[in-house]
Amino acid sequence: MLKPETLRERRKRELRRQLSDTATRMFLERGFDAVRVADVARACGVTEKTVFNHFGSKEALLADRWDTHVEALSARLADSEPLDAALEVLGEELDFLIASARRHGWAEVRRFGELVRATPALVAHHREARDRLTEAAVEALATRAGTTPDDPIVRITAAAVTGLWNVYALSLQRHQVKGAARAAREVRADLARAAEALRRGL
Amino acid sequence: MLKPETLRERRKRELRRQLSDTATRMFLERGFDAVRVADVARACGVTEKTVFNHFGSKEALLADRWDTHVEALSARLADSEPLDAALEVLGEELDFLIASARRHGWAEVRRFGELVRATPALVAHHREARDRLTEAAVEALATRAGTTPDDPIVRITAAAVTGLWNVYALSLQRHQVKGAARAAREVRADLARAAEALRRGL
DNA sequence: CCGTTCGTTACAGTCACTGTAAATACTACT
DNA sequence: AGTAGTATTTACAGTGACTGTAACGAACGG
Repeated sequence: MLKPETLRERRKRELRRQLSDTATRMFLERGFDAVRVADVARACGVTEKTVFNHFGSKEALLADRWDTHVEALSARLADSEPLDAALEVLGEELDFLIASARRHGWAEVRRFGELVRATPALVAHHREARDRLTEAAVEALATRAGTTPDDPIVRITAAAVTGLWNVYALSLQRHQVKGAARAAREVRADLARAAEALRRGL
Repeated sequence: MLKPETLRERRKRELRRQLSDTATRMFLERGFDAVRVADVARACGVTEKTVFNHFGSKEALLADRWDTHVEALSARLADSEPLDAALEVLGEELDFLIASARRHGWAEVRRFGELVRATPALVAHHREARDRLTEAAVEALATRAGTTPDDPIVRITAAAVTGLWNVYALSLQRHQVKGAARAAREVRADLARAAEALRRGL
């Protein structure tokens, strides 16, 4: 009863995917600022306006993993301890990264990180996504604890937990030169250390 | 030996102040998006370009307290426990807010918060400032602990501590209807509860 | 009084993003 | 299959933040 995907919907989905993929590739090749939205549109055979019909901003064109993280963390928080939930999600992200590296090469993965870090607009977009993650965590934690999203304990817990994403990003950046496998191990160790500090208390 | 303020410097400082004050007032009156940078420039008798010579962005025109917070937190972290430092800074901010409310009225203070919350560009600017605060905390904590800013423990501590700013903002929003004095008391209580949760551990 | 330095101005331009209306492509119904 | 309705793309015309540059003028140091 919930399957009949109409042609219009498939086209829409495919175009969206094509736009995002094309844009991401172009951003990686030429840099975010050097690519105009009109360029992406032309490369996909549509007009600029169509791009903005599908994406709310130029930054949103970049294929990122935030939606996955939000969904995964919300799900895990429903039946795991907060810190465990976060470590599991970030562990999976690390696995995904290794898989990506196998397909596109570790250098490409690193270039993606450098692109984001080097582009103020993308950094800002990253921050917004992190806030979405925190809000999702607040929601999930409040539900689980039977309190409201206004509860200070819930909010500080969510902030601390999503702080692990900071640790993840920086740790990855720091250890990336050591290659995929070794970096992954070091990142896991850093995350475990940070989580333990939160668990024990400051 | 460090005082001779030249005329040029005074003019610069005064113009900067005038621009920021004028812009903030106009934003509060007409809304952020309804005020063009050229409007602010005209109101101050300068050109648009001059405004951008003084401020990096339209959002930066809004007079906010972040620089004060960054400075204060950095200073306190040098010789207090992290959580105490944060609570002290936020306590002072609350005092400042009460003083502001006495001068401009509590309603004005609330409208300021609503302006920021209702304006996506200002929310983004707020996020960036929070990150600056976190980075400053990392720096200070690393110095104090004798480690590097890469240390996962330092980073998660900084993230958790600046998470208190989240609690502060939301708590203030939640209790603002009760009036300045009562709201301040409630906010302090919420902050104390959140800090205690971090101290005890998750 | 004079050369230098520094901020403002005028101007021209780029580009993300928006609104609107007409055209086109698909869907659903008979 | 035809057709009425709906979703999406297009063409077009804008808005406004932000940038670069060169000329100008005012304050600085001597």
